[in-house]
Amino acid sequence: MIYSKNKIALVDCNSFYVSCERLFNPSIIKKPVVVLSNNDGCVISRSTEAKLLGIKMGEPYFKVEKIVKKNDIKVFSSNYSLYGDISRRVMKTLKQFSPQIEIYSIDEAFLNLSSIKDDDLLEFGNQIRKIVLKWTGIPTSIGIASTKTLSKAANHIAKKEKSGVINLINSKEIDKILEKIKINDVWGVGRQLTKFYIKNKINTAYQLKNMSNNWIKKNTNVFGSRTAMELKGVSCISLEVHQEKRKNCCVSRSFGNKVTRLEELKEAITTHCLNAAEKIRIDGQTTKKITVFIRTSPFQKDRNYYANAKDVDLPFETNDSIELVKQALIVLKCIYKNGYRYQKAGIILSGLKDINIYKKNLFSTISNEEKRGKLMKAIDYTNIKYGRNALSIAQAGLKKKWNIKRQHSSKIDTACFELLPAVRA
DNA sequence: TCTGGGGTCCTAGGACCC
DNA sequence: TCTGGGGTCCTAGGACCC
Repeated sequence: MIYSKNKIALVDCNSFYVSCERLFNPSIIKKPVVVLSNNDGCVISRSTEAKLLGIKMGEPYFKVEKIVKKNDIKVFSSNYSLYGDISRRVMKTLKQFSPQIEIYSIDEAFLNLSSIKDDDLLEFGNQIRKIVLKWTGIPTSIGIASTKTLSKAANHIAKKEKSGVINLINSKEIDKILEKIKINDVWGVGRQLTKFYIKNKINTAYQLKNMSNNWIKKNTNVFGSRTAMELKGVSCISLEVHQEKRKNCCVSRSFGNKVTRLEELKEAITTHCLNAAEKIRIDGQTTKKITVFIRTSPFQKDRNYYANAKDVDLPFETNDSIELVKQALIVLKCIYKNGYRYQKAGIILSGLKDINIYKKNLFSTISNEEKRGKLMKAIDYTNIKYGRNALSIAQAGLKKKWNIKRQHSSKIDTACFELLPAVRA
């Protein structure tokens, strides 16, 4: 057999955020590097060298600060516009290898390789790695298999191998590979399922593969049985080639410093609302419901915890910043309680719909709806051209004392020529 | 002192209807 | 006074992903 039916590659960028920082700062190549989450809170990307020093994924920064100082680990605040930009370049490159591509996250994509001969798959994978590295500077790992879950598993092993590519199509090694994968590293098996499986003596992907369908169906849900079937090589999760528009839009941030006053919460909620409204306008969507939530730190056990959320159904579909802010602030007042040190606030727009479905509401309370639409367009245009928040509304505040911390920013902007890396012949 | 942010999907249970 | 069974729709919360 030359052609197997399903051939799916998972291409995953290695330590993606770290790799992006390295592009613009070659002096940190081969050095231990970490990138921190918003607010410099947690470690969310680590170079191999940092992993070897024992830095764990998702660990709070203050807990690893000692190791960082001791080993001179380079630290960066996250720079999402940079990573987004590099991600687009990587995905564009991948599309050349297969137009049937599902962009699964900022740093990984599934490719349909069904048109490639079985015997050529490994070499094809090598080519992808080579070209992506050459064109974008980003190193990748590739797993190729007959289902998404298996290609994830193959990728997991590929990351640890020097070759960087593992092909499981027609491979006699599948079971050997699955034996190496711990149950909690299987795609689709999270904390709860891990607990359950381990209790039932299922400790590896291989053991899960060999459980009877009946048992899995009886004891887990559709998710569980899908994952197990996929490990057996039965495709249950299809490739989503068409990028669906999002159904919800959430914007939230932790504060750089704890917030107590309603005024400051108002500024934050207003800012988040403006950002969310801009996002859905760019995607050509409207919303019907807005949720506002605030909370104190769940980690400070010595203080009372308070978290609350409330939503409001809007009288009509909209993406008008001013209207959304107005409604959000009314809700915020309802849930705000004096005397707490708030750690985070955010909003969620849900029930998003395509703007084409939007029917002009006769009872719209926004007077001059057309004018307002033009105003929004003008704001978006200005902000794209002159930088985010070039144009805002007064309610969002100017000082933003609550704003996030970014003490390790590399300040790289891919739109800025001076910062482009120099090429030496 | 300091602990991210943004998504999707599934399910159980309530409300409502005939 | 006795008091059924089945269906749909919606939502909150949980689990999972990166």
